[in-house]
Amino acid sequence: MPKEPKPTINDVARLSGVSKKTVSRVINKSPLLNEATRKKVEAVIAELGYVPNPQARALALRRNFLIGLIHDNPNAQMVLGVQEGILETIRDTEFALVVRPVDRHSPALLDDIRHFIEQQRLFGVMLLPPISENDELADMCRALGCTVVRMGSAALDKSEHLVASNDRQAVADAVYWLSELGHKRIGFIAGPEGFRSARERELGFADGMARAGLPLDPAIMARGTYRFESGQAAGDKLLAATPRPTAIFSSNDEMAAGFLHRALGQGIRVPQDLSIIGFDNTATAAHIWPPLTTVQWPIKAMARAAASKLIDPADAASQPSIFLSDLIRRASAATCAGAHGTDAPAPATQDGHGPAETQPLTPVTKSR
Amino acid sequence: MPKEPKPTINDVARLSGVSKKTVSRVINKSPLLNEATRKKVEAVIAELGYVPNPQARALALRRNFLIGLIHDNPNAQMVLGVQEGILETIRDTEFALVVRPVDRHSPALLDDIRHFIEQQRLFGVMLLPPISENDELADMCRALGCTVVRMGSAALDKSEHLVASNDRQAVADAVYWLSELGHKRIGFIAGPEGFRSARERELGFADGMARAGLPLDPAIMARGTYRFESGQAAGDKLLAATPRPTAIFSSNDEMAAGFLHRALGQGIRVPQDLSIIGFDNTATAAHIWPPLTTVQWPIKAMARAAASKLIDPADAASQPSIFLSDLIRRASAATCAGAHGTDAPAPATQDGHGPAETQPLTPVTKSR
DNA sequence: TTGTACGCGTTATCAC
DNA sequence: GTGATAACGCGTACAA
Repeated sequence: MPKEPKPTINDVARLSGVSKKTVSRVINKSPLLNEATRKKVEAVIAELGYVPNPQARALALRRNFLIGLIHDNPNAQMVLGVQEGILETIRDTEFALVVRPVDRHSPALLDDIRHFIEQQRLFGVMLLPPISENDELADMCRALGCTVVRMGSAALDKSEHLVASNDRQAVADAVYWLSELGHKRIGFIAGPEGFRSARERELGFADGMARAGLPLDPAIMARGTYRFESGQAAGDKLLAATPRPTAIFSSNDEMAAGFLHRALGQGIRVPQDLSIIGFDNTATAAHIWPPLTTVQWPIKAMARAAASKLIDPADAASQPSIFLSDLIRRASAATCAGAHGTDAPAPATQDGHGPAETQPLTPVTKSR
Repeated sequence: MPKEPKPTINDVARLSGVSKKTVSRVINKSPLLNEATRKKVEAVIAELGYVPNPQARALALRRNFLIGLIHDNPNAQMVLGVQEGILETIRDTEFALVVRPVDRHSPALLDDIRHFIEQQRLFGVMLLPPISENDELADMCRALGCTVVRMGSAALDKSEHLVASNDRQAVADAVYWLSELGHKRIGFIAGPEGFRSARERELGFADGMARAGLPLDPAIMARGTYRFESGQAAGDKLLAATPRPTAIFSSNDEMAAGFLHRALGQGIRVPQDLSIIGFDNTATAAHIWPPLTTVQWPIKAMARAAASKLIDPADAASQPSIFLSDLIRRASAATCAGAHGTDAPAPATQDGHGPAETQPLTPVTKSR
């Protein structure tokens, strides 16, 4: 176990015949420095493989370089996408990403997070939905002296501290697209109450229906929990309605999958008899049968922007804070059979894994 | 932005009328301490909300409290499960978890990771498959002076530095179970060459077939990439074989899903005409139609054990290092139609989301 | 049982 | 431009 101590700034100073401070200036790229001495010092640094000790830096600067990712998110892909996005931004900086999965139902939630931030002396934290919707939490983090950036489905905060998707518009556009496909009876599966994302998607559904001149019928609307089973329950209700809906918008993919199970179990053909659209573009969406048309957040881009806002607050306001989602069109949604349109329904044998599937199609959403 | 400086050990010492060192003893739970002074100091600590600065501690102790999770893993759920497991173990310690997704195909992989470890002065790292199979990488980490624990599908390392599932046995048992269901023609989809997990699962398949007295037929075996599309390709090959296999073991769920698409596309009924078993128990497995019988790693337990080995090397050898997987039985595998068994195939309308599904059944694997 | 002096690796101050 | 010297917050010798 090679345990030879790592070279310090003193070693570099001694070997290059300058003072510690000069080495420090080289490291921090001070502008007022003789080019010759800089070169000399840099040579010694390279030779020794010297790397500044971040703990000592943090101590002297009274400032840390850890950013925390706090989440309680059921969507593993999203969390991982965020981690990758953040990493891309901080890759060549001295920042590191420390993660903290939490349980939003724990009564000790706030205390846990407070302890986490205080103990690690975090520079900043990034909050993922749904806990990003918790204003009390965000305030507490700020009171602890760390910058906060929240990721969400709507304008939860000032733009310097926010990165959000416009779920409302994305859903409205998707629903309107269904109407363009000839669907007139469009059902809806809402997410759980208390989730901002669920509420935005509901509003978007109403917007889209209104734009299409279609009425909202409570008989073909249900509230779920974002879980698979609740999608099945919604299937029990909505598929029994008369007349049956010809299309369904589900507030997430998991419920859409549950709903689809029920539909297939009743011998309903998708998309010939019924179109389904989900939300999230989870791995499941691409792998179920038929492949699910769904709305996708530009997660990595959002995470990159969020990380920028975190590590460079001065630049935060200039970074975009609202992102538009793409509709990933797969086989689960097609022209309404009863409509007068000329498009044939997507063939049931289409796997939806051609080139049109692996790269998102033209977004339904538009800049405004 | 409340920016009042946090209380330091000096503040505590002053207010409680003792020296720094005494406070330090309280923090570190030194046994030789007057109970009265301890109580007094603890009161002041609580009152001030004092939290020791980990950076200063790290500096003084010449030892850090960051553990790194390095991974390049396509299975988001597994990565997140590991993160949660690690967190459960380090929750009440001063350790923090810093994550580093990497690209195993990058030529700079080793340099990237070296830089990461040196820059953050990591205490230890945890390697996830498939990069945990890279001996050169593990050696480099150790040369950098940080302890390494690897997670994998087989005995990659000494037990102090390893947490592994016994994929070979799990697959063998699952395949043997298929034979007990009456299947005699069992196909196999292998994972990509160069993956240790893929190799172990292949060996397990061969073991299981041998135990069942069944021959290996290359006509119903295919090699995939662990990706969905390769499962479809395997479907094209294996479903064209004569006679057609009555059961398939796929080395992961994603390929199983691709295979299933092809089977359903050809009008083959699952499980009546064909049984399918996957590996990983991803979210997809539970959500596709029919729900997929699959092998599941006890990921959280493994991650907890791995974290223990990391932060307490003295205790490492006593922790278990080989974990047994569970077979999650769902609707996709059933009695072979042509067999003489009395069990009826699972009804096609079963959603597989009853109680028997949400909690794993009795494991097929046994302690040895 | 408790306190003093010093070191850990770095940056900031303020001379030169 | 560059270099002594003092922080930063905490732990360890060693003395009391």
